[in-house]
Parts: sequence; structure tokens; C-alpha cells
Amino acid sequence: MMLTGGGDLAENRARIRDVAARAGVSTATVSNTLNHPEQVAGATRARVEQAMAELNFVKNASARQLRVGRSLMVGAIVLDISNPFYTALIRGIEDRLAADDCTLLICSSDEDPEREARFMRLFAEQGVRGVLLTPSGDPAEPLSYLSRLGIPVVLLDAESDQVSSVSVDHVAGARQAVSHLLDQGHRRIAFMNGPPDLRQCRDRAQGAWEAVLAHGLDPAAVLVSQSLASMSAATGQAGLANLLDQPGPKPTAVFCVNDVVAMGVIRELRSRHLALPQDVAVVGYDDIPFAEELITPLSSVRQPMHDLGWSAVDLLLTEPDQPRHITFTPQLVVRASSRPFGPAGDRTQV
Amino acid sequence: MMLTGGGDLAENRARIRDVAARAGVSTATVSNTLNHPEQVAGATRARVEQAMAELNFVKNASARQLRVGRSLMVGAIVLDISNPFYTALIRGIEDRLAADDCTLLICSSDEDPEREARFMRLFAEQGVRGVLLTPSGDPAEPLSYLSRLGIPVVLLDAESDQVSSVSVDHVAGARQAVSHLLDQGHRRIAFMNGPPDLRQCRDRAQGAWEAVLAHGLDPAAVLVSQSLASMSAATGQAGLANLLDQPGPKPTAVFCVNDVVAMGVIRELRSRHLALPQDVAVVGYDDIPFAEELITPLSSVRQPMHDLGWSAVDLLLTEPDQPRHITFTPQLVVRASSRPFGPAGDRTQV
DNA sequence: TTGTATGCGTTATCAG
DNA sequence: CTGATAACGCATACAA
Repeated sequence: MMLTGGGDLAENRARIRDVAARAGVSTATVSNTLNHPEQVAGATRARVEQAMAELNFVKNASARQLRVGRSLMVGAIVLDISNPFYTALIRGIEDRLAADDCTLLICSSDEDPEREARFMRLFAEQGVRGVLLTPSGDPAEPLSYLSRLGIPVVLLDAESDQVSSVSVDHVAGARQAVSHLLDQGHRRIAFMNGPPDLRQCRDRAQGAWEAVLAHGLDPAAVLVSQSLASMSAATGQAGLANLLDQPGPKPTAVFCVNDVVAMGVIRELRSRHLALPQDVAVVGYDDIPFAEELITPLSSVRQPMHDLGWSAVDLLLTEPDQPRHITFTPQLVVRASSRPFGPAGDRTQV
Repeated sequence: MMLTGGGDLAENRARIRDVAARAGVSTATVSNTLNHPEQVAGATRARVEQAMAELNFVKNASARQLRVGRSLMVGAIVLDISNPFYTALIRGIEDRLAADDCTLLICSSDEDPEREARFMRLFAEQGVRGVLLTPSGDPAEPLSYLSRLGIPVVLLDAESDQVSSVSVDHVAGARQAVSHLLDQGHRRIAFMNGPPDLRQCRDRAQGAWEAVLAHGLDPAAVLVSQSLASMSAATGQAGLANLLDQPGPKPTAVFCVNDVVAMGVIRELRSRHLALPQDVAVVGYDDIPFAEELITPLSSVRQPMHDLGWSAVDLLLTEPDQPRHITFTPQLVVRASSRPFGPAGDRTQV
């Protein structure tokens, strides 16, 4: 009848029981001191607190969570933690989370639905209080998984009528970017897009299309699109190389699905000795902090990264009866990479 | 005697008990199917697995952890998650962690010892299997806290004879950077350093000093150092502004404690219409992916970010009897920001 | 090969 | 205001 029980890690870790013994009270009182201090007499509370200090008492979150059924953790899945856009988003998330003193379990799906599913399971096993999801593809599957388990979700950059979501009007964002390029006289515009599985990519394609139509031009003639398998500098560079190697008229401008891809594009332009913006203009998306510091400061569509994260958590923790949808409007910031005249180092808005 | 028990979250979540009932076996058999499948007969195992699928069974990590005493999570504290250096490090950490299928709990201390301490407590409460720590100051306190609780630690960019650590030879790194600037003829070099609480900052100061001595010059005359309260673009910019506003001879070169600070410095130079590198040369540290894409490609001391993270986890999970210390040697990458001749857009090494 | 029974550390109920 | 005690879901020793 020898149970091994207890792990090796917590060998000599003080439990509530030990604190109780030392303070000469019951475990219930210790627990109350911890969770309902107002119900404990000042003197006893002091004794208990002293005992806790002396024994280096640390709560056992597993035991607590097992008992109460929910944790103070929130899970978040972002597409790519290396992208400064997502680290800025994470800041917003953490700031709002701190107010409810929850902590964040962040995972980077790297746009891989399988990784995403794995992290989903992890979150479920951990009993997170909720999940913020930037889906790698169709959110239907992860959504039904979480809903079956009763875990609240807020979608980022995706929508569903089942759950709340926070989005950016990417149609408008892309429209601004492409309109701007058309205004500059560009009539052959490459669009380095991400995988069409991502709604934000489809929306940006839509916005680009609309902008061309609004200028009374034929989108099929003006836009030459390329879908990248993932959104990294490397794929952006390879994508543009591929596009430029095709026969036919070359684009005079490139609109990129995000700034990291734009960095790859710029790298490729430079390696071909194409001048930016004289030979080819470039506009990115996200307006990460590095955008304005690049060799040629990059025009970009700014998203309110911090607010996105903040609002998403707010929806999650507030949990309205009806799913709510918040939409932000992005703002094009024009810099030298798409402004043909004036000194390259010249800085303008923002 | 009505116990509320169980939380609201997991209201209708299948437990091992439910799976057992459905499969017509005992809970022990279900548990075995999960953790020791080889001990279960093929037929029963199939029945159990089917039942799990039908019920959407998800393990309860809290209960499991409470029983076995340790979790499969590892905690990591980085100084600043917005800095691409740390996201690259995190990649290395995750890659190694995946091999032991552990998951990562990442927190950004923002160089604040209080935040660091809070996360430390969180890790302890969660019963993490170990901690990777980039300390915000003197590691003595967090170290003794964790050791009291029996939680293994590996230090990053800090050392102690109590625990294993992974470092970079920052003395050598700074020496290379400053030697290079001296070789270019600079005799008045500003050093925008971080807080002296950080060992890596003290080491880099030491390396800078040594480089000047090695050139037979007087460090006090050549180096003008400034300690920034934190290492961000904003503090870097403010620091340089402050320094340039002082009376006396102006520096002709700036060595920055990291690339993000260098970005701020460059911003300030630009706002004063000082040309890079003709008026002032700049060298950064870390060689983040953006360094070579900046307006003027930035010379920087490259650290093996991925390997740093990977090795740290390896030490943590291997847990040698004796603390081990791994030291990497960084490598200066020279780019246009510190090379006075040749066209600015010219790219060389790497 | 499978089933029975027990305890991990905590919290909440209820009685004193 | 405090104490005794039963669960929370799971993994294990041991019996069958």
C-alpha cells in the first residue's frame, strides 16, 4: 500500500497544512487568509502571514485550479512571434490582462494549422480561461473544438457569428495603399499577398481590386498578384524574384501584405540594382517600428496594434451575451519608398 | 453538506471516469491507455480510444500535475519581448523544448526586477519544470528564491557558480567593435550603454576600455560613456541628444549596447542632419535581422541567438550534477554605418 | 491484462 | 471568526 504520490520537484515545499501547523490554526484559516483576508481576524491573519513567510510558502496553482475549475491563464496564438507586429499586439494583450491579473500563455503557430491545433489542445488541457486566436486558416475547426469544451474565444483578424472578434478593415487598408500607388501614376502593380487561407489576405486582395476599379481601370491589367506560402522576408524576396523573372511588362510598384515581406522585396530589388522608389515603389502593411528606419523609409498601412490586443482581451473577459465585433480602420502612412520626389531621408507624417 | 465543487468552465467536460464508463473499463485502464499504452491489450485500447474520441476527452493538466508533482512547462524571462534579439532567442528555446515536448511560458520583465519577481512567483506556483532567466539585475535574489523551492535554473547572459549558464563573451564583442572604430581613426567614441546592473553592460564597458588600451590610448580621453536607464530606441535617442548637447568635443563615433538603441541614436543623428557614417559612425550589438536593412546598414556585433536559446534549454533539461557554463564568442559584422568609404547602399559580408 | 482504492494540495460548506 | 472535512480529476501500487 505504498503510494509514491507527490513529485520529486516539490520535495520539501511547504503546503497550506504546514503553514497551518506553524501558525497554530486550521488549513481553512490559512486558505481564508489567502483568498478572503477580510474574514480573518487581524491577529490570526498576522500569525498566518508570518508563518507563510518563514516557510517560503508558495501556492500550488494546480491544486487550486483543480478545486476551483478554472485558471487565471489566457492562451493566445499569433501567426509569427518574430514579426514585430505581433509583439506589439502582445503588449496590448498583456496590458489589459494585467488589470484582471491573468497571465498569458503565448504560442506562435507559424501559420501552421497543425501547430495551431496542438496549442489549442494544450490550452484546453491547461484549462485556460479563454483563448485569443489569430487563425492560420479556416477558424471553423478550432472554433468548434473550443466551443465543445466551453472555452471562450475571441478571434483576431477573422470573423464568425459564433464568437466575438476584433478586426481591422483590411479592404479599406489595401484600398488606401493601392489608390495611393495609382495616384502616383503606377499602372502595373505587383501584389505580394500571403496565403489565401487567411481572411486578411483575401480582404487585402479585395481592397486592391476595388481601388483599381475606383480609378476606372481594369484590375486584371493593373494588378499582378502572387500568393506567398508564408509571410516572411525570405518568401517575399523569392516571390518577387520569381515575378520579375517572368516575361512581360514589369511592375513599377509593389504592394506587400506586410512589412516583413516588404523587407524581403526590398532586398531583392536592391540585389537587382533597382532603385527605390525611382524604379519600383513599395508599400507595406502593419507599420512596424522598423518601417520608418529602413534604408528607404517604408510607406505602410498602420494598424492600431496595441489597441487590437487590448480590445480583444476586453471582449474575452467581459464576455457579452451576444458576440461582439470590433473593427478598426487602418491608416496609410506615406514615406519615401513610394514618394518619387524629394530627398530619400525626408520624413513626414507620424 | 452541499459542496459546490468543480468549476463552471468544465461543466460538461468528459473525465477519465466518463471515458471508462463508455468503454466499459476502469479508470485505471483509461489512464494506462494514455500513459502506458503498451500495457493495454489492443482491443481494449481501441475501445478506450474510440470512447475518448466520442466524448472529446481532454486531459486535465492540473489534476495530472497535482498527482505527479511536476509539469511539462518551462518558464523563461526575457528582458524585452519587443526586441527581435529575444524573439530569435525564443525560437531557439522552443526548438529545443519541442524535443522533450515541454511548453514554454514566456514573460518579458522589461528590465524591471519587480516584474521579474512577480513572474518568478508565477512560475513557482505553476510548478514549472525549470526556469530560463535573463536577469534584470543582480541574479542573487531570484536565484536563491528558486533554489529554496528546488526549481532548476539556467542563467542567460549572467553567471553564478550555483547554477548553469549560457553567455556570450561580451568583453570580446565590445573589444571588436571599439577596435574597429579606432582602426577607422575615431578618437572620440561615445558608448551608449545600458544600466550597469546588467552584467552584459558592464562587460561591454570593460571590452571597450580594453580596446582603447590595446591601441595605446587613454580610455578616459577616448571614451565618453552614457548609461541608459533602459535599452530602447527612445532612451537611445534621448541619451545621444543629451550627450551632444554637452559642451566640449563631439564624438565621431557611437558604439551602442544593442541595435534597438542604435536605431534611436540614428534617429537623433538624422534629426540633427548629421550624416552616417561621414559625420558620425555607429556600431550596434546583436545583429538583429533588421540591422542590415536600416537606412544605413548597421554594423553590429552578432550573437548566435538561436544557439543561445537552444543550449540554455539543453543545460536545463540535462541537469548535470555540476553547473556548466557555456560561452559563445560573438562576431563583428561591418556594414556601411561604420565604413567611411564606398556608396552607402553597398553591402558586404553576411 | 484489468480493477480497486488512495492521496496529491486546495477550497468551500457547514457546524461550532 | 475558526475548525473539520469532503470533494476536484488523475496516476499509481497492488490485488485479482
